[in-house]
Amino acid sequence: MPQTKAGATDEIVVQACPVREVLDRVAGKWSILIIVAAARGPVRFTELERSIEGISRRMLTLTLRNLERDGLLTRTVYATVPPRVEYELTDIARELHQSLLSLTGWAQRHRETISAARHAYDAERLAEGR
Amino acid sequence: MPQTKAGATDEIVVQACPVREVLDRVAGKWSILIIVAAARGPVRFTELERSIEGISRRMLTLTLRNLERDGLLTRTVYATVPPRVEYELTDIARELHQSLLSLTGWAQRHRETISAARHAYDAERLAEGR
DNA sequence: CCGTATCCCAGTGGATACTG
DNA sequence: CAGTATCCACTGGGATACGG
Repeated sequence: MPQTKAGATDEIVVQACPVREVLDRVAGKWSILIIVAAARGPVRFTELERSIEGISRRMLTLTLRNLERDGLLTRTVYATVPPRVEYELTDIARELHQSLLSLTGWAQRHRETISAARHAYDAERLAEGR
Repeated sequence: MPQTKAGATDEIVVQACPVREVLDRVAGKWSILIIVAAARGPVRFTELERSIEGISRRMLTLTLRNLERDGLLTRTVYATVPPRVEYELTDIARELHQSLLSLTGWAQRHRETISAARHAYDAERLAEGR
């Protein structure tokens, strides 16, 4: 088991700050992408693998398990041959997805501004020889 | 953004990209905490250091620089003795902070549910000897 | 007061090969 | 099809010490 993460952050920091709690749930490189990809309806493993560009088999599995563990995703196995597994968002995950929309809106509105700020900042440091 | 063959699966990825962008900006252990802490008004370095429990001097500096670089934070140095530096959210950071509220709301509403789901999941694996 | 500079380790995630 | 198992590289971030 390469990645068990039930560390001190779960209890100490999270209690003090609900913000931390969201972030822990949604952090990691792939969680949100999976939530978005599954927002339309039930998805199969391979579907996710294909639609989320760049994700490895390992990380897909790992992230799915964590989301399932947190009750954001349900996993349904159909005893067919070949096997078929479907993942579906739970109600609270759908709620989360709605909240996410506000964030993506922000990102889209300001992506240019942020990119510009970044370049300006870098250019300035460069000019100073830093 | 180059339009590739726009299949149904590609759309998912495309829509998810802005999400990635937000996440990259806001990822890391401390970014959001700083944004929240600075939401009330200008804050000094030491103020942040004290109010954000557990943050190291190094990470505070690092995170502040990144936020500044992305244009989410302004840094104002007052040439006094002893030196005084104030950090303040930019307008787009305040917008981000508003969007964050929707997320923290979600976290607070469902923290119990999620915690329960997590324990249930763990208990089940344990019972199966996994 | 406000940082920078090093050192270092745990954790994250990629690549690849194997299985029910 | 839907995963596990294994190995490995990279980096986020803590501890600590020093400088303007």
